[in-house]
Amino acid sequence: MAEQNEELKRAGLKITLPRIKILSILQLPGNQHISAEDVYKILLEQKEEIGLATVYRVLNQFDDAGIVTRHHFEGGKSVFELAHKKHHDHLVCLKCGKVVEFEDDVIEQRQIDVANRHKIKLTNHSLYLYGECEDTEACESYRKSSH
Amino acid sequence: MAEQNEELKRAGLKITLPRIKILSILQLPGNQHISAEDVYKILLEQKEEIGLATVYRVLNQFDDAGIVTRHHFEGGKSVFELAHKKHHDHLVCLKCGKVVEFEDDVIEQRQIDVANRHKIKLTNHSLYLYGECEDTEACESYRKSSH
DNA sequence: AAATAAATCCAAATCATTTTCAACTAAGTC
DNA sequence: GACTTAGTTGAAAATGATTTGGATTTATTT
Repeated sequence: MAEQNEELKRAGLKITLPRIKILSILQLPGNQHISAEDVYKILLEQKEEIGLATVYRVLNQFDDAGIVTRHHFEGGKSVFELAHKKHHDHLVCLKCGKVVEFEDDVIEQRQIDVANRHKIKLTNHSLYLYGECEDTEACESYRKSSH
Repeated sequence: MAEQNEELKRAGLKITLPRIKILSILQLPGNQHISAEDVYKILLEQKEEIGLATVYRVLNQFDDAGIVTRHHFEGGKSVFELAHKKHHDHLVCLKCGKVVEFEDDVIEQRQIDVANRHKIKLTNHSLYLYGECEDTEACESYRKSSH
């Protein structure tokens, strides 16, 4: 229960209800890759009195503090994800919204090589693969469950 | 001169002044990776009477027609680029805004493998590397020239 | 518990982009 | 070359995501 408080403290942020609530939501297994809007909806369902502006503010602070990572998937809105220990990239199904994480050391290394070749010090990178599930059933059921 | 007209005709678009002008701007060597706003600014400098909405509309039509490709670089706004013959990815300097194009067959192949492994049919993908020029001088001078 | 610095709320502001709609124009047809 | 019509434009308003301002509340420090 107090694990959220630890994390907030480490980030130098005051321990407030909105932040604890939002962090808890991010930590739920189904909520990887969640938008600010969706976090807000969940809070409303939980009958929390909180403004959308606060959700955005807190998510930005979490991003600055390294607690979450912000992604710009296709489709306009940003998606937030708890900062993982290990870097990974994303595969997104455009039909059902499923997000698969993957890592590929070869790709990582080639990226570094490319940057070096162009004398640019890499600060970060984004790799998103977009496609459509071939397994239509799984795709459908995923869509129904999480979205 | 009539090359733009050909391109528009091929896309099934009427040949209008705004479209010809915008296409010409996109074809200038310095204007790879240009935002709608910047296209608009150039048009204003050329004393063209054109609305920003038209610029956006035309760029979208060009995107639909495959004449340009839309990119979502970090920083909010979309950037448009003449559709090239060959697929490539981008390396962006966050200090000066320089954009370097590169292609890497190994990365391409690994992406396909990842998608296959997850039974997802790839429709498209985006790979952006962000960093900072190590060559500060070049970086500065680039910033001054194009931005 | 008081003092202070930070965080929240809500509304208004902003930013990129899209839409609406009346006025205009390119492009085929007579 | 005028006629028709569907496609196009410009200006303003609408949109959607996100940010900001300012008055109020709250967590931490003393």
